[in-house]
Amino acid sequence: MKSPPDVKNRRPSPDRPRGRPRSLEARRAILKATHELLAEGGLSSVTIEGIAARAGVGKPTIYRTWPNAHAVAMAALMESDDSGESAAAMSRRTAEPAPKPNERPSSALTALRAQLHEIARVFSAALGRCVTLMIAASEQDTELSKAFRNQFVLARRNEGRAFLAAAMSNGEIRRDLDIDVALDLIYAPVFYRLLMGHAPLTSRFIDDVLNLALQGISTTARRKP
Amino acid sequence: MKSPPDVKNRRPSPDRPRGRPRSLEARRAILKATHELLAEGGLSSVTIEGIAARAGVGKPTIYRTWPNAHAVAMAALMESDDSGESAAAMSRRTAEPAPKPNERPSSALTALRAQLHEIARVFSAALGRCVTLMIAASEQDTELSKAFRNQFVLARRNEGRAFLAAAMSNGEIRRDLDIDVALDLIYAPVFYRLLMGHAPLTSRFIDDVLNLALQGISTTARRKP
Amino acid sequence: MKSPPDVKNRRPSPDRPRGRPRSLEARRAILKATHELLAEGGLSSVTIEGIAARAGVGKPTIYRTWPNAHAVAMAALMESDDSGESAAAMSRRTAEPAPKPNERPSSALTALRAQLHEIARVFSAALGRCVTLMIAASEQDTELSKAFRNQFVLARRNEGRAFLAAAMSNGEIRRDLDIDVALDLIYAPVFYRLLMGHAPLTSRFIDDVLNLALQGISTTARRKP
Amino acid sequence: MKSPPDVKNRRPSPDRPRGRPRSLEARRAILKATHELLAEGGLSSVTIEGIAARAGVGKPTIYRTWPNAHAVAMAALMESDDSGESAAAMSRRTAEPAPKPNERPSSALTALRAQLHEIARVFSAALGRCVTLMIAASEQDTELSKAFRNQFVLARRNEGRAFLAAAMSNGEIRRDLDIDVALDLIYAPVFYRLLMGHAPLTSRFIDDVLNLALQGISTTARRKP
DNA sequence: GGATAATCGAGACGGTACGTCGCGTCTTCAT
DNA sequence: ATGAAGACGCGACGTACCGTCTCGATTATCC
Repeated sequence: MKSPPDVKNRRPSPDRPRGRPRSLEARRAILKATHELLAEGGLSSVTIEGIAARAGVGKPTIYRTWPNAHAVAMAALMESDDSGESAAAMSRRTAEPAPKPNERPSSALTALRAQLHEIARVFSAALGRCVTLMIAASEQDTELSKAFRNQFVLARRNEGRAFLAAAMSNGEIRRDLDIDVALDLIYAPVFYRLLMGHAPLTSRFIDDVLNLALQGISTTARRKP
Repeated sequence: MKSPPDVKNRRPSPDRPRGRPRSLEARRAILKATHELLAEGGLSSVTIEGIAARAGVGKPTIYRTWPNAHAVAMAALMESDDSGESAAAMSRRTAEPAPKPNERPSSALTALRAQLHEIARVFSAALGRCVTLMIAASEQDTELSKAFRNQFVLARRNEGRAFLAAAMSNGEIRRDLDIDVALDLIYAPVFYRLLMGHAPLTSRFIDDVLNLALQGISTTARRKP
Repeated sequence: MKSPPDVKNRRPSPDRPRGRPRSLEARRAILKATHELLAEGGLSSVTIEGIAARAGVGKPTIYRTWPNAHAVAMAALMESDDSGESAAAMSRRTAEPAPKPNERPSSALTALRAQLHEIARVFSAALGRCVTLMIAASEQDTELSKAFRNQFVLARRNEGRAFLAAAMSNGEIRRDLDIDVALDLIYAPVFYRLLMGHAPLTSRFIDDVLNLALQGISTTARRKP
Repeated sequence: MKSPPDVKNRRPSPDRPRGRPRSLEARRAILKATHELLAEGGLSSVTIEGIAARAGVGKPTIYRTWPNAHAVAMAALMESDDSGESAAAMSRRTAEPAPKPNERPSSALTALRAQLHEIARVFSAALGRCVTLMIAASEQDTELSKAFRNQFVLARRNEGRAFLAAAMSNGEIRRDLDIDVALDLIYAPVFYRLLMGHAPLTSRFIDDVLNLALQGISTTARRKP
């Protein structure tokens, strides 16, 4: 900000531990350490003291940025969230034909199905369980909590909402649908199985859920004699 | 040390524990105190020391029976579970006509709807949130955890399974249905909204979910021209 | 052992208590266990629970006889006290000539010297330290405490008193002597070194102490005709 | 910041501990509380929890400095030791003529006598008993234990050694004396009576002990020219 | 012989204190 | 004037023993 306008992110010399550009480095170390702790021992092993020790950082440095260990964990998970890829990419990867309910599905419904599989994949992993748990356990009104929920749940939900809207506009699903209800109908069972653990979260199950939901909300279901 | 080898027919009564039996009174006081703490401050205010102090009990007395505060909370919630009433009773209480999808529903579907409303009511309360949270947060493999999940989730789920079976047998829902998937489709959205908090869990929502699910799984949906 | 029912410890006294008599066997097991614990871990490892567990005995059985662990330890040490042998026996065993102050000593002083060596030997052992510690640490007014002190300290002291009286009567020591002070002068240094640990308690030291006590440390004492 | 390599005479001070230094205030509060507890209830009423509560301090703050309650008690007694005054001061205060053995004593022996009386006075008090007990009960090899013994026993003993050396150099006591033995002969009876409690520790007794130690108890010692 | 009674083992009870861990705040020093 | 290091007051943890109190079973004496 003073004489050199670009001093900040200067990192051509890796041996520059001279001054104190430690801040960014510290942040990264903190999030990395937290991520490792999460992966190793789950949410309950994330403590401020543990993070500070592993990151080689003072506790106040952590508290300067986050209010508690929960928040650091959230930040670490958000930072490392690799699931931001587009639904197209997901659709491409999981290029399965997918069991069709009764008609050939549009690309919108195909993408929705792919997204569901992707969600199941991500959240079945160890860190995914942490995410779900943290959403469930967090106070619902903090800023970070909302951001977290937004990134991990609502972003996908909005993507799904777009899929449904597309499907609606091309006549694949009913026009009188309450999309929020429909979205819950589709996404909820995945998390339900994850959390309750009463039955495994298989790929088959996801297809079944979607088929069942579709037969309810699709226009084909409305056909009456 | 009498060496005479006269083996008495001393029956060791291997089933009955030796020593002073555990105090029912203490157990009750502990669970009552825990229940109060849960209701007042939520899951995080349930500490062994707090329970012991409020129940007028020593900490070791608690640890003798439960391994940690989480387990005591589970036990307290299970003990005080007043939701064991029959679906008939629930149906009677919530004697609403319920918005019908498109036909007059059988008593089975009516009971299912009543049960869903009841579940939403119970789990929306403060203690209900605790229950959900504890299910989500608990290690899945302990004995108590399984019992807890069984009592609060699977018991209702089994009741629901009976409803669906009845509805299936009288032709209201499709015979080719995977009931486990259908059950998740119906119950999951309730808990999803509870945990995620992205939208309120209204009575209207429950009806909507059920209607939507029914239109997917009911035979009327299969009618094609 | 079993056929004669009266051999055991049947007392003819009609005021014998009603119920089941206390088990001698249990008492022995308790004292044995306590003794082992004392030898293994010192005074601090003697706990009622530890004794009960090792002796295969219920805790109330211990409390029925002794008021606390300290008392059991005292009893165990008193029971196992092998130092009750006569000074004559000791004198016989440690038949050393002993460095004489300036004259040939009477048998009384020889016996005193032998007793001092014996005391040092016994109290230098692990259990001896326990004894000293317990005397020092015990409340001074209990019955058991007095008995303990009496057995381990005063009995020897009284023996020593007899030695000094004999020596006095045959003119070896001064007649105007306060024997209690003289006894303390002789016995105290042994325990002092044991407890303070500032210097080792050697056999040489004991001889030196006795010689010095006999002769005095002032130059005036050495003058001879 | 980096061009001038050592503008300041910054010493690396590798010995100085990093981080926040320990609070002198807390330390003082802890020792004060411990001292009060010792005075009120003796050694057994010194508990970490009690100290923490009375000092308004957290338990870890205590454990950060001392390993157990015993050590805190030692530190408290050492800190509050008011007996460091010189023997001259003691001699001045207790300006008694002192019963002379047979000659007018030198100032060295007078000072020794005064010191003995002072020791008896200090150790007869409640806290003095604690000190003796703790010396007796403590493991002998810890650092603190040695320091404690050094302060309370050996310091006085060294003073006494100086007295004896002075008396020896001016011909009052024998030159062939083993001073360590002589010191034990003089100091031991005081502590012996304190610990054993078989007889009171009177002022008279102290004089008697000193006289007897000086003269010896044997008849041969009384011969004068 | 049957009732009575004290003892036995076992172990749960209400407690106290232990020594540890983590919290979130603070203070100090080095950069 | 920021950041690491770490001590602080605090609160809860889970454990070890305390000394007391049931339990059912086991011996003895007395009626």
